[in-house]
Order: sequence, then structure tokens, then C-alpha cells
Amino acid sequence: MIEKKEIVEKVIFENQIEKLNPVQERAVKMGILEGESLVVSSPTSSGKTLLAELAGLNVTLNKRKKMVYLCPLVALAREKYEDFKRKYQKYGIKVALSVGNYDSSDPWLSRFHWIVCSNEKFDSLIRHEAPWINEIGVVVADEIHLLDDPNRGPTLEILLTILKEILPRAQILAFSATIQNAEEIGEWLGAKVLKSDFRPVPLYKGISFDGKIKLFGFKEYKLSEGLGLEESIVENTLLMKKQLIFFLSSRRNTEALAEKLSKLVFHFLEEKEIEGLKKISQAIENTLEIPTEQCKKLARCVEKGVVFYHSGILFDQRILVEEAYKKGLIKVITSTTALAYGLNLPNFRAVVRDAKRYYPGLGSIYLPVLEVEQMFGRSGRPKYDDWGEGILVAKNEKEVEELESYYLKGELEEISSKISTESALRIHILSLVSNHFLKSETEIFEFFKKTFFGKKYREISVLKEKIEETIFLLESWGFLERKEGKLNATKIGRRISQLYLDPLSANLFIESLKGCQKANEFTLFCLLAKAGELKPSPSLTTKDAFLVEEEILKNEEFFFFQMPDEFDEEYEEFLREAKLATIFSFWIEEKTEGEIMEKLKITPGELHSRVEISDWLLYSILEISKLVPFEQEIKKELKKLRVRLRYGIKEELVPLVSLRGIGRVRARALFDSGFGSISKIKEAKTEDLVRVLKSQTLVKKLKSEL
DNA sequence: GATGGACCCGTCTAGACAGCATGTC
DNA sequence: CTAGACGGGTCCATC
Repeated sequence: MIEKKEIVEKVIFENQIEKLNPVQERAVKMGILEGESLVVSSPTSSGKTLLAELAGLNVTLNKRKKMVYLCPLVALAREKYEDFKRKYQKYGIKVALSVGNYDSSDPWLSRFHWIVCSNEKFDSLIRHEAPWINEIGVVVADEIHLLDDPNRGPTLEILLTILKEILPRAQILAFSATIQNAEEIGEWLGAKVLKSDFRPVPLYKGISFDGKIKLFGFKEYKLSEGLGLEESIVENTLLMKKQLIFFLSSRRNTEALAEKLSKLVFHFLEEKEIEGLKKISQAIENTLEIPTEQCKKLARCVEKGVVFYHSGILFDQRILVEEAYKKGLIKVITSTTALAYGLNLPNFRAVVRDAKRYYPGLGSIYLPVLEVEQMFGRSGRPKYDDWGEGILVAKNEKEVEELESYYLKGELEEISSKISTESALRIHILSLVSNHFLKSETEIFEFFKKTFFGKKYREISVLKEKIEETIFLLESWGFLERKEGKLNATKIGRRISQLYLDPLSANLFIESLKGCQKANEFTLFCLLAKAGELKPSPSLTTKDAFLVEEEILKNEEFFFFQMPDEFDEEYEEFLREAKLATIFSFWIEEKTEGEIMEKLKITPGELHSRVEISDWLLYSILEISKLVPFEQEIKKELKKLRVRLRYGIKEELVPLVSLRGIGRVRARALFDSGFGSISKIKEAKTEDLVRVLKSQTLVKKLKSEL
């Protein structure tokens, strides 16, 4: 048994602080170390993670129970995992990371005390009925305002509802950015509510207009004349020897602004910095075998101390960029919202240049206050800055007033439930029934009454109808069945739920492929592209349309599902799907990323993420095919296609990439040098292989494996 | 005749979770 | 019902 005092001391020591901050102190007083559940609503940098550490130590050391720490982003989960391990491994705490690309539901997780997960991964672990669930003593849900997200909120909501049911005695810590209705969430979770505005470094918010930056209740900067608006803000920041992040509405804007600013920022660099940046710039340019235009552009900007940051950037480049910013080499980042939620990139000043964002069907409208707050969130680095700044840019006088009343004096939005969307109901009802958690329609209704939706609106009659419809659909697709008033998942239904596939997509695949005999690569890609998992489809320019239609025509005879007519409403969406199929086709024809990007305007980062999703979809289809009668030929085709897509290779290289350490480029090199099969490689002389692969160690490994 | 700025008009729009097989935190 | 920045093309002034 470890005293409360001792736990607090350990945590204080490991975090290298002198004492608990006001938020943390209140949490302790409210009983975080007595197993009290809490909803904590406070700013980004207010030290919420430390609360998890307190509860985790208490639960593990005193009760021999586990902590599960739920994160909305894999990057965030990784960060927490590294952090926890570094601090608490020495006290005997075993920390594990469990996210999509990292491991599976194996019982091995039961050996660990603290398990850091993404929300969806934990949902999946429950679907696989992980045996250690009942050893959980505390569940921490980070960034719980994600509940409001139409795509990903429902998973978190269902997850927490389930946890409350199966672990009624577990402690729940729900962390949120400052939100309007933390009390409602507290009521739902049966938790006390801790609201605070505390920040370790004060944040001043303001508006920039007419050559000035006015910080509310603080000071005013006069910007130099003769420079563009963004340039003058940058100059003002750099003269103070600080860094800043611009938030813009589109990727294209981030790239354009970064290039524009690089001309100015360059003059502020010191000799040493230029050297360092040159190295990073080269690394960025050479991330891919053949750099794409975007890679070159980013490299150019980095050289001058500026980067643009959005989801089209490759993963490795992101890492390089983040490190360089943390070191202070990069002076300015121009970013989309990609940076607002993600990782911990402390800076001095955040400038929201585009407070409006385009929403399809809505035009361009103001961002939610919460989102802007997130962008401001990390401004002001403890130990470096005495304060931080969050600045909105106004385009005219009217906007000055609007921004002021909306963002600076206005109220935060409420968090609401998004659980009533069709896709959420589809996915979660199937999952809840398939793991035997709910066994009848009545039980489903009862369950939904206990969700945040049910608690917030006090009744679910609106939902009831939708739930009935959903059950009907799942039944008609053969994923659920009814026996004596009880609901049950069919074998295939259960598998679909475990594969984490949207039942709608699963049904699409099954119906399209059942009895199909004549598909080819392109048309199979077209089918994949119809799935919601790959939406939104890439956008289509008039030039693309021409190219894509050509491709469709070429493969016309291999279409195994109905193509919409040119005059149909769905035709344009079909073309966009076919565009993705075209991109994939080029990819497996071994066209370079640069070529694909140039022809069809897709960023390298986007290509890779689509490939990854498709790999998962193809795997899932193959798994489904074990339970439904597909033609043998189609199965073979799918299997081959999966390998080709993952590596981006022609058919002839398929056998070669099964060797470890051999991917797209090396396989091509081997093939072109006459080593086109495993047996030929076996027979080949070592020195010949070394000549082709340019690596002694690789060849040695290869030979020893064969 | 080349260069470059002003202006018009069409185009296009953020992000990122999950399976599994590996060998290991 | 609702936007706005970019970039390519065009025209025209200037040297």
C-alpha cells in the first residue's frame, strides 16, 4: 500500500515540477486518489495528463488494477506511451501501446498495467472480447470533446457507455478542452465536474487589422508598413526572436503562403541555422526514391526556415518538420487544422488567418470557437515565454467586430451527441449484438437510453425509429438474425464487426462480387472506391475527367456492376471513384509517385493513406470470401491485387516482394537484372546480387533466409 | 518586341480511426 | 440561402 502523499510526490518528481498546479490540486481534493470519477474541462496545457498519472499509480500500485488511456490520435497515443514509460517504468509499471498498426488483441496485453490506446482500437479490443477488460481500474478518455465529431464521436460515446455497464465500479477520467456543457457530460458519466481556465503561461488573444495587432486586455503591436499583412506579422515575430504558426483554410493556401514567406524569413536566419536547415531540406527532398513536386517545394521552403504542414505531407517528413521546429530552426509553419489537434508543438504565437472554412453545401463559414481555441492552445511555452499569443486576422472593419464578438467575447459551443447518424447506428448495433452484449430490440433501446444522447435529450423516441430501420437493414443483409424474439449476429455479421468494416460497405462488396466472373484490376478498384471508407473521393478537374473516362472505356467489358449513365446524378461521383481507381492502376503499373501526382494531382501522403485503407479493405474482402461463395478466380485475383497494391508493383514482381527487405524498388532492380524468381535468386552468385542491391548485409540476410 | 502589372474568371476546398502478421515494447 | 484565394489567361502600359 502506498500513501496518497507518496504518489503525489512521485508524480511531482517525475514531472520535474515543484508542486501541483491549481487544477491538479483541486482534482486531488475532489478525490481522484479515492477512485472518484471526474470530468475535467480545462485548457490544453493545464496539466491534465498528470491527473491520469496520479490515478494510474494509485490504481495499479494499490489495487493491482489497470489503467486504460484513450486518445483520439495515434500520434498522441504514441507520445503518451513514450512519456509514461520514461517516467514510471522504474516503479514497476509496465506500459503498453495498442494502436491500429502496432499489435492485436492478444492476451499479452494482460501482462501490462497501463495500456495506451486509440479510441477505435479499444473499441476493437472489446469486439474481440479481450479477456483482461475486467482488470481495468481506471479509464482515461482524453479530448472527450471528440464526442461532437460526426465521424468519430459515436465510437467514443458507445465505448464509454459500454464501459460504464461492464465496469460499473471503475473510475472514469474524462478530459476535455474548455467546453460549455461539461456538467452534462459529468451527469452522463456519473462523474464530478472540474472546470478551470488555468494556464501555466497566460494566453492573450487578439485581432490583427490595419497594420496593428491588438491583444485583448494586454498590448498593441504596430506592424511595419510596406510589407504584406502576413509578412509584417512574421517580421514582428522574428524581431522578438519567436516562432509562429499560421492556420489557413486549405492546403493550397498553406503552400502558397509558405513560399511567399520564405523569401522574407530567409533574411532572418543565422549562418548556423542555414547549415542545419540545408541538411533537413535534403532529407525531406529525398524521402521518396524520386522526389515529387510537393517534396521539392517543401524542401525549398525548409531551406529558408518555413514549412507548410497538412495531411498530404508524408509521415517521415512530418517528423523531420516537427523536430526542426522544436529545435527552433524552422521559424514559421503554415498549417491546416492538421496541427491544431495533433501533437505537442509548443510555440509562441498562433495566427488564425482564415477563421472561415468551406463546408460543402454550406459555403464558407466561421470555425467553431472550440476549434480556434485548440489552435491557440499551445501558444506560450512554459520556461521560454512569459505569455503566449493567439491572433485572428480580420479582412475588414466589419470582420473585426464579428471576430471580436464571436471568438473573444462569445461563448463556447455545446458538445452534443452525434450517435443518431445512420452509419454510427449501423456499425455499433451490429457490434453490440455480435459480441452478445445486447440480445434483443428492447435491450438495444435500453442501451441507447444510457448513452450521452439518451441522457442529454432524456428520451430516445427519435432514435427508436432509426434503430428499428437499422436492425431491419442488418437483417436483410444477412448480418443479424432473429430467433424467438432474440437478436443474434450471423457468422458473417460477427466477422464484419471484428474486421471493423462498415456493414454498408460489406454488403456492397458481397452483393457485387457474388457470382462475379469477369473483373479486372481497374474495375475491382472501382468497387473499392465506392466504399465509404475511401470517401471522400478525390476531386475531379475537367482534364482528369477526360483521362478517367478513357480508362473506363478501356476496361468497359470488365465492369461487373452497373455503371451509372452519363446523365445520371451519380455519374460525377462515379467518375471521381474511377479517378481513384485510375490512380491505383498507375500505382500498380509502377509509375512513379511524381508521375501520378503530376497527371492526377494527388499528394504522396494521400496516395499512401489511400493505399493503406484499400489494403485493409482487400484483406477484409478476402476474409469475407471465406464465408460467402465467391468465384475461385476472383479470390485469386483479389489476393494478387492486394500484394500489388500494397507495394505498387506489376504482376511479375509479386513473388519477389515476399522476401523480407525487398520492396518496390529492389524487386524491380532484381527483376531487370535477370533475377525474376525466387529460384533464380537462390542460384545467383552473392557478388552479383550485391551489385544489384548495393548492400552486403541485405544479400547475406536474403541468402540465409532462402 | 519583351516584360510585367492589373484584372477577370474558372476552379476548388480539413483531417485520419480501424484488420492482420511480424517480433517485442 | 451563404465564400474566397489561387492561378492561368488576357490585355495593355512601359521601357
